[in-house]
Amino acid sequence: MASIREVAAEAKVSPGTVSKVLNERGNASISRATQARVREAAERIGYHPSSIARGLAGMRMNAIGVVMAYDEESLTSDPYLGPCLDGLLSIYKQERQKVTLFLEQNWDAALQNIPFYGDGHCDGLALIIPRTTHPIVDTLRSQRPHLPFVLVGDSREGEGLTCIDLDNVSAGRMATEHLISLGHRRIAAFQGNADFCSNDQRFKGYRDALASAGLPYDPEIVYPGVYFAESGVENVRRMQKQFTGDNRSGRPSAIFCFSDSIAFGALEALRKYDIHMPTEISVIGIDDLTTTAQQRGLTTIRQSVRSIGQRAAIALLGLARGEITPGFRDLQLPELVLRSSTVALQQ
Amino acid sequence: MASIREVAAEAKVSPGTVSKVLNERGNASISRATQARVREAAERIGYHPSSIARGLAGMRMNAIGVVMAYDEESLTSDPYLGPCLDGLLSIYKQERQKVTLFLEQNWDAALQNIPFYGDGHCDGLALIIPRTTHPIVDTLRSQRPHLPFVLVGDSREGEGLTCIDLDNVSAGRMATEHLISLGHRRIAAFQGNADFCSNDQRFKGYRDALASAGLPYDPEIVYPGVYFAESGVENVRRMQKQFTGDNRSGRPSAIFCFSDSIAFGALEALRKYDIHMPTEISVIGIDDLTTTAQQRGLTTIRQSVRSIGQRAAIALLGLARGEITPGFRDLQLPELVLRSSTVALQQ
DNA sequence: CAGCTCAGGGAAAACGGTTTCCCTGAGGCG
DNA sequence: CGCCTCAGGGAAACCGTTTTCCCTGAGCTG
Repeated sequence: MASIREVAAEAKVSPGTVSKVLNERGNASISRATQARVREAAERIGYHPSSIARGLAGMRMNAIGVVMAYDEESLTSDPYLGPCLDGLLSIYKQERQKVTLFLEQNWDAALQNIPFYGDGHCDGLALIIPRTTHPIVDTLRSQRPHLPFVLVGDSREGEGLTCIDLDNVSAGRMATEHLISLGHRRIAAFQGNADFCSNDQRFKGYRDALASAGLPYDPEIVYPGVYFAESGVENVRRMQKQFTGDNRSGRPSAIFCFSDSIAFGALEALRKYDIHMPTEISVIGIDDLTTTAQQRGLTTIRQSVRSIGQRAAIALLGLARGEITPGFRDLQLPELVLRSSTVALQQ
Repeated sequence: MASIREVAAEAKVSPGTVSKVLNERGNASISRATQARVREAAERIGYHPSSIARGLAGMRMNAIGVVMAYDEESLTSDPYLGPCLDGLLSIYKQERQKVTLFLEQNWDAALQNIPFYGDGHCDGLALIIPRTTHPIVDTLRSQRPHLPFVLVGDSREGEGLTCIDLDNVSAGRMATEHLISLGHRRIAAFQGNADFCSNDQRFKGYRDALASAGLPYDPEIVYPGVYFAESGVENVRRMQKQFTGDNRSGRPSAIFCFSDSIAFGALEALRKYDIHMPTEISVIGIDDLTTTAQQRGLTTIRQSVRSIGQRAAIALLGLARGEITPGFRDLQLPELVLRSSTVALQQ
């Protein structure tokens, strides 16, 4: 590859001068004529600077890393990762930043690999990390030299943590309030993974909404689970078993599923048990996995994952350039998408 | 970050010696005792070599680039990219290689960016490139220094081209032969994008199978299209219009759709036109998008995209290490997946 | 004991940039 | 005319590795 010295020779200047011109640094003290000569020489030779030499010399690498800890086939199967990456990439492409993907099985593996992420390849890290507590954050913060990072899809509380996420508390509250506004008073909660940050927050929103409306909180109709359809199926079964015979009348008239996947599972199970939706029971989800949700008429709270990815990209860029400071938070406002799975309570 | 000099100081040897020990190079001429001292010092300091300094010094970067030219949201919407990336990543993770993603709008944009890919960041490139002809391949081959690359999902002919793909000719032949074996003699072809390499090859398989069976080739029932469901819908409409009234009897008894997506569209349209599938018309696809195909009972030719990704990863690694030579081809054997959308021709 | 061999490890160049500091010469001013 | 200033650009150190080449000293041989 053509080196800067060849350009220098071609333009009859020193390598240092070439560098200054091409980086527009100290261009005040390089004559217009020389600048033109250098640029033309670079063009003629077909010169492109080596990103690694540049990195070694202390410059930015113009590259960021994206760390994900999911299963192996998660890009295929997970509904979050694809849109999120699409969002990140759309920004970085236009900023001419390189994006390096680190896909780990779990966060402990990621923890082990921090030195690998921080070996100079990247200027910063976007962590797609849904877990509430994981030491990776602390390790990253104590890293020298400090590697800037943002948390995507995670809005945990913490000093100086840069988070980009859906406003999950509001989302939980919005879903619950919607059901309340339809007259529902007993609203089941089908939770997602207990160790996910979003789960805590959506639950908080649920309780807040109940409290604001003066409705009692009943732990009997809060069902732990995971963010998968199977969990929705399973919890309908549990609920059905719980409210049978004499207890029949205590059955909730609405279910707040903490994700669309859970809701899809719930819808499927309700059909199996011949519980008519929405007349007997209303169902709301969170996410808006549009194609399927539309098809099944699921009322849901929309989050735009792609947009979260984009905002995260921008935040990390700002962080790496020192334009924003750690601790910046950007929480996306949720949005209610009305379809046919929620109706007013039948008296 | 701790540098090699600090390790050297700690172990009371020279930096060169540290390098030799840690890379196990010329370890014949370093005493066991010294080796142990160096390793221990490195451990104590928490030393991790800078990948970029290493790269500058002429070593491999242990990083490869993946270039894709699709739409912006392709990771979300395209059924090929996700599994393919999952496959690539699964291999590179265990080889401790970094993966840098380049997502371009189209191949011309990619062409512009070749110097960017080749700026030293990556040791090689995996091109997920379905187009038959594109100058990017030539440009890459004339690049100095040469950047090794493999073509994924593309098995065009060409001197010294390393290709990993489904054996599309066989797949086309297999689909067609399956229909022929069921007694079908007029088999429509719903093609994918005309400029995709796979389209040409699947079509060749179709014609080969017809010829081998002594069946006439009728261009009237070959329908150009694109690899989307809409195209299947559209072509059923065209076929329906074409074979109406007197021509009714000339209507094909089977459709070979060049992808599952096309087939899904076709199934939908057939239902709309009240053409009963499979009794009136059989349908076969290619891909095996398992969940949906299973749900709709689509008979199809399976390709394991994830496995293609994995093999591509391995090939590129071999190429970058000089263990295999350009020109290596690895074509996956297709596999017939029988479901309910194809039945024997009703006499 | 002189000379040779070889194990063990150090010195320094090289990779390709960036950046700091300094030098040179021209123009302006007293 | 002499001195000062400043624009313009060059020299060289530096970033953190790898790698080649060479040096040293110990052990062996004749």
